Amino acid sequence: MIDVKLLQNNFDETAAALMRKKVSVETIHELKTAFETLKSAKTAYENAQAKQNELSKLFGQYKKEGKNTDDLKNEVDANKAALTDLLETQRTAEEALDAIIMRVPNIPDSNVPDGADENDNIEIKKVLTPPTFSFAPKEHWELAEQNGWIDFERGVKLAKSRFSVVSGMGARLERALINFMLDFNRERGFEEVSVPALVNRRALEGTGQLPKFEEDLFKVEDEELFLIPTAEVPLTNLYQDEILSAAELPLKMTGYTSCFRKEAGSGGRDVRGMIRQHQFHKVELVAITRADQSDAVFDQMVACASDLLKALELPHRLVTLCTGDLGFGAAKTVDLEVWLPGQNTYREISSVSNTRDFQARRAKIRYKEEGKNLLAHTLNGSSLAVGRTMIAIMENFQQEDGTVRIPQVLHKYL
RNA sequence: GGGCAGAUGGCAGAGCGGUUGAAUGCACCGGUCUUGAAAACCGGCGACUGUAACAGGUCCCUGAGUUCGAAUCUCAGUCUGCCCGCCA
Repeated sequence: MIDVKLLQNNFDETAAALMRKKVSVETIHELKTAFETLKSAKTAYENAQAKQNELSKLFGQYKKEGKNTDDLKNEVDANKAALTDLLETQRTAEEALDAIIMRVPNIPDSNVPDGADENDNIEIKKVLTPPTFSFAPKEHWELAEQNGWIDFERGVKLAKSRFSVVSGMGARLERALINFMLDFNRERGFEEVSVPALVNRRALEGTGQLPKFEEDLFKVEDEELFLIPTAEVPLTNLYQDEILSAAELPLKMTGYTSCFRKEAGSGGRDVRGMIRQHQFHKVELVAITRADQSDAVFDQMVACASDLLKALELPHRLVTLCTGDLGFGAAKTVDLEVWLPGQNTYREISSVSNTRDFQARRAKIRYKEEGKNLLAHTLNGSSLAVGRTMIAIMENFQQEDGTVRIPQVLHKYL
């Protein structure tokens, strides 16, 4: 969550930044008011508490000295009643503030371009040239079915729509990709970590999926556990509630998990094929850094994902997301979009974000530097989405007869 | 799933109604000593909030309660460990 004090100390600038992220003026004022209300409620309550503590001490002293405590007791009782009311007021104020602030997105970096949606994103650069074909390139679902790699119907039989089954060479390719990605990331200094696929509410609040996006998550019945929508959640929350030493930062991790998303609101988009599934595989990068390190680590993460695509000989481009396309917790995001000849377009295959201290404030991830406890910066990025990488390989490496060439770097994994 | 035990600072571990944010040890930081290090000795060392700085407030799993006063008593819940059962 954002630092509310910014609204108190630097209202105009903070409000303007939030409005770039489509936070309404009303919400901003509500937030400020709620914070001020809580502050004064707290002060009042704490003063009453101080008084109560004082009187209690005196009471003990009177008892010891054998003095009469009747008058004192009356005073204490009166103050106690006041205390109860004041506490109630404070709690109400606390809940009011919480309800607002937990749903307010992060403040975008000042150099993030303004924009309404993905059409206003700004291309940074293209890497590798899209291949040319002497025939009309097919879309991945055709190739997948023709080669017997993906069975869409039987995935539906087992679960429901947007689930699929991968088999044969497809399954081996999937496994090869995961291994290749993990090795590649590890060589770049990201330590491999294997984490739970189910997490509790606290973890999801820490990274920002809850409370606002509960309808996007699969929840386990009768348990306060959710299937993870990305490994970012467990990897980042690994350090929830901890105070790290400045010297051990940055912590750089990579992990492979299945990811589960309800895709509520995605309507009829990408229903065909494997672009948007309820369950998909992803290799993730997560970093926890000092405040002064996060920009450099961000660049490393973008470079890692881009170089990975390059190693796979996949043409792609890097795009800076505009304010309108930026996710809830991100201060800055660069997407990597891979070229899909069958669709004749670039499609997202990785998204690298710096959340600065937004998640750290929620998850209480801090580090100690020169005796002070400071909020860490957290970053996450895909390196890469496995299913979409398979799609990209199929479409870019397809031959006229529908067979698919396997990128050189994967040969030793197959 | 059944039974038993437990939850205190980075860790270990006292405290079981009174001024305790909490003994002690380890770890950690600074110093003395040393060519350097170790040892020894001296000093410091929880988090959050708040303040210009003090002060003040909160926190001994969570939530309710008893009391003038709770880490300490009561109740409920959560989690962890062990034993039994089941099982990859």
